[in-house]
Order: sequence, then C-alpha cells, then structure tokens
Amino acid sequence: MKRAEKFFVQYLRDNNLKVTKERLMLLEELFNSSGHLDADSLLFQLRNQGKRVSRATIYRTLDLLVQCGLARKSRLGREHYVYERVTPGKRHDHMVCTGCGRIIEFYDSDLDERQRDVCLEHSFRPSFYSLQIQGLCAECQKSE
Amino acid sequence: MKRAEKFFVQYLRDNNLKVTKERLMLLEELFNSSGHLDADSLLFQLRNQGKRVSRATIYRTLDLLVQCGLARKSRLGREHYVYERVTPGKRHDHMVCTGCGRIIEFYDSDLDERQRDVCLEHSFRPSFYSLQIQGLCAECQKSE
DNA sequence: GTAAGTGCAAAGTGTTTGCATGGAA
DNA sequence: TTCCATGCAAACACTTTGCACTTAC
Repeated sequence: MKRAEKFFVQYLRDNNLKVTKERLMLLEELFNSSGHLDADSLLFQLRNQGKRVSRATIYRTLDLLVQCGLARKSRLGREHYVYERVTPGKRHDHMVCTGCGRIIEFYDSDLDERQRDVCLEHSFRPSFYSLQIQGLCAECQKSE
Repeated sequence: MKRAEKFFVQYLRDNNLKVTKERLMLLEELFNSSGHLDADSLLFQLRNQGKRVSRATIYRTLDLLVQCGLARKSRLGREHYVYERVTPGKRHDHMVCTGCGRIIEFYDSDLDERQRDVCLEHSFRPSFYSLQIQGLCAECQKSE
C-alpha cells in the first residue's frame, strides 16, 4: 500500500501533476477494497467515511491510476465500468454473472496457457486480466 | 433464415404478440448480416434500403429476438450493446480489441473444454457464447 | 373493435467536459 | 504567483419509457 502510494506520487511528480488529498484518498480507498468497484461505490464508500469528493474527480483520478498502471478498468458485462487494483504477478481471470453482476475471480493454468496459444494464432495480444466467462452463478441458477 | 422467421412468428403468436413488418424486417436484417451489430448500425443499414423504423422499435424488437433465443445481446468491452444472431450448434468465442473495438470470432476445442471444467468447479453455468478475451488486435499493436 | 405496436420526444443511465474557483508548488 | 485540480452543472452517448396514434387480428 505504501509502495503503491510512493509509486503514484512519483508518477505525479514526473508528469508535473499535483499530489492532492483527493488523489491519495482515492488510491487508498481502491487499494483497501478488494475486488471490483465502480465509480459510484467508491463515491459512497468515501462519503460514509465523511470524505467528500465529486464524481468528476473520481473518474479523473481513476483514469490516472489506470494510466500509471496501478488500476485496471473494464466493462465486465454490465452497464458500467469497474475498476480494480493491479497486483503484479497475481494473474487471475473473471466469471461474470449476467443475472446479478457478481464477479468471481479464478485462476486456471491450463486455461491460461491455452488462451495464450489461441491469441498467438490470431496475432492478438491479450491484456492483463483478459479472459472473461459470462454465465449464471450458482445463486442465480437456483432462482430461475 | 426461413426457419428463423417461422420460429419467430410462432413465438409471437404463442405470446399474443403481433407479427408486424417492422419485426420481420429486423429479423431479416440481423440474419442477413454476419457478425455483431449495434442498434444504430442496424438502423442505418435499414435506412439505406429505404426502410424506415424508429430507434425505439429496434431496441424493442431486438429484446424480443433475445427473449425468444434467436439473438444474443452483449456488451463486448465497449460503450454499447451489440447483437448477433444465434446459430445453434455453431459455438464460437470472441476476442475483443480494446483499441478499436474489432471483434474476432474463434473456436478452440481445448479452450472450450477447459472452460467447461473451470465453470463446473465454480458451479457456474456459462452462457452460449460465454468466453471473451480482451486485448489488442494486430492493427492496434502496430500503431502503438 | 380492441389490444398491442409504432414513432416521437422526453427521461434515464453512466461518463465526460467546460468553466470559474481553490490549492499545491 | 502560476498552473493544475476541483466541484458543479451542462453536455454526451446510448438506451428506455410515456403517450397519442396506428395497425394486426
């Protein structure tokens, strides 16, 4: 966490950007949260702690975190973007429930390897958390 | 194609819905087009043929086609929904370029099988075209 | 004739942007 | 003191909805 903050501050300095309390706040919140957050969840989490930021700043800061490689932004099958912290070396993929939006993280080395091969065949370069499986989670199957 | 139309008409009748020229038109257009279309592309393709429908009807009809299983709706990593015809028995998966939005269809039996296993392990039921790989296509890698 | 479908325009989402004010360096 | 960042509200892009009119059955 401290490491991420150092990295972020350095990145800001290197790019003539300013180190503001809002930016550090957002970084901390994202790194303290596990899993996938959208801009609004982040906003409400912060509000609950009495910290106030505008939506615009959230979007702008998250973009910054994505640019410097500390976060990843993706559209996991639903109506809005979700952000997650990047943990180098800890690869994982996602199952996204089209019923309730739940996101399951998993890792399977065979699948990972096969994915790599398939991508090579199509000259396609997979991104970091690139593979995603859509379907229904156990809960949603029950209530069908 | 005729088969799909018959099926659709039957579905409409069974549900006390009406068989309108707009609905048949949309079905035909989707089935004549290969690949993935968003609502607007569909609108413009039809306009170019002198056929006029409203955007609202397009969305409403596409939903209908999804409900009866003739089409699939998904958010393939970009800002809007895309629709594609369902071709039973012809499984395929998608690579989505996060650079330009291009969608590559592919099929790999090993990957498919492994996917099935992983899903079982998590009591997750993958949907029809469930697997998606995000990354950069060859073009977009060049122009980096 | 009646219920359902259509087009239009308005309202909804979630995200981005322009601009005046505030704050880090 | 100088830019850059912030908050606000307006703009955006895409999708959905309400309503008066039209059409299938």
